[in-house]
Amino acid sequence: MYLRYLEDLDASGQPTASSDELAHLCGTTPAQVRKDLSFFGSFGKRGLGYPVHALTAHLREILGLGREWKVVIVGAGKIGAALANYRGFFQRGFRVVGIYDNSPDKVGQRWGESVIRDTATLADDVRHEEALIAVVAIPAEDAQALVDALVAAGIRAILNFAPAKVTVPPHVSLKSVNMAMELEGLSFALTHATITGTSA
Amino acid sequence: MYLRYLEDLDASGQPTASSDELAHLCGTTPAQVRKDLSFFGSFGKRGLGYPVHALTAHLREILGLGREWKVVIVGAGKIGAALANYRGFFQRGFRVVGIYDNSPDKVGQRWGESVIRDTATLADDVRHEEALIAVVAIPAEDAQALVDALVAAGIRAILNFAPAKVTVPPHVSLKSVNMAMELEGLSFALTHATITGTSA
DNA sequence: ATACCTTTGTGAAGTATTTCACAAGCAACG
DNA sequence: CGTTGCTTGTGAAATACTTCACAAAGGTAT
Repeated sequence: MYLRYLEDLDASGQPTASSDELAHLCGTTPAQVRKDLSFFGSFGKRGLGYPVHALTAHLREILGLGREWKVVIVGAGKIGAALANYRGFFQRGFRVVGIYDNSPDKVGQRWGESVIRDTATLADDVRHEEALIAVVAIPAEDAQALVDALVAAGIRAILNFAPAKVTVPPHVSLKSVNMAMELEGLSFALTHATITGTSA
Repeated sequence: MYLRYLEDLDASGQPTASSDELAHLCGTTPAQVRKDLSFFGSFGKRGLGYPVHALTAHLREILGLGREWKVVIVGAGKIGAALANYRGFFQRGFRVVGIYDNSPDKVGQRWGESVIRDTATLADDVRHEEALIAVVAIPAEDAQALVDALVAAGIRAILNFAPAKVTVPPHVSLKSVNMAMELEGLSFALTHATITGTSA
């Protein structure tokens, strides 16, 4: 989150930013900002604030964005399409090396510069390309089996959009995004609204 | 989360579930399950566990899913399409009452049983329909202006997919999903991987 | 009815996270 | 070069969250 706003500040040419300024941008407190950043090192200058450009570089390094990550997208539905199209990934060092689907209608279709490949070839491709990150956007009922195959093929991190329970062994990182659950959170907030709004 | 797994148990006909069982399903601890549920009431029976069907109903009520929520989707791109198609919303009481876009190419197109409408009519429609929830899936640069318009029209909760900083007044709930940020989290986990995997 | 097994609900204890508050450091200015 | 005005970095205090552990029930078997 800090990186996002620091990039904006950097682009606008601002040389330094105080913890107070960052806190306002990110919707947190100055003390929180300082504690968070100090965990990774001592980046600021007393009396001045944090050097925007240098801190941006530091955070990118900390997040592991200094290298290119190969990503496979599994599922050539609407969500897969949205992700394949999204230029933000490429800008941040995530290179989509393959888009997969198991529907014969979709396999062979051209999407931009990629061609949708058959899920049957997924495991071999992952091994060959040494892709480490996979995005899963397929129907819930197929999710666990596919994830197991990905893990067996050497995938080390999975971003899952299937509305299903998925488990992975401890050496694999998993993040799930569930649209229905997000809306339910909003429903809860609306139902129990006093003046308790979630700003920012 | 509990609701998701309880629904599965209910569908499978299981009459009761212990905190231990729920904890295993949800990837948490039995004590956590009991503390969480006891916050809202005393739903279990000692020696037996929690009555699956009744607890499901309770949680649905607590989350505010006992009623129908009218939802507008703004942005008829890939993400908008994915959401408009997603049957899970409807099943959980979220009814999409309109899909909007400001591109003349898209306005008038038929998507399932809906027709894409012009964003110009959005505010009036929201007021007339009394829609309270909006899903925003438009380019980052237009997001804040659109959100302001939604808030002015009476929207009370926003699910934002635009990769942009968006702020809302305190009486409006906001949840943002940022795909790039999710991937960056995985990058961090991979970069600092000891044996620290995130299961479940 | 009693003994025994199971499982909840919940204070108390234990951790973790956030906020406070201030010494120490840097820049600017006279 | 000393003084002033800011702002970081960080122990300590305050707050929040999680886990422990056990009394109080509910069920079952005899």
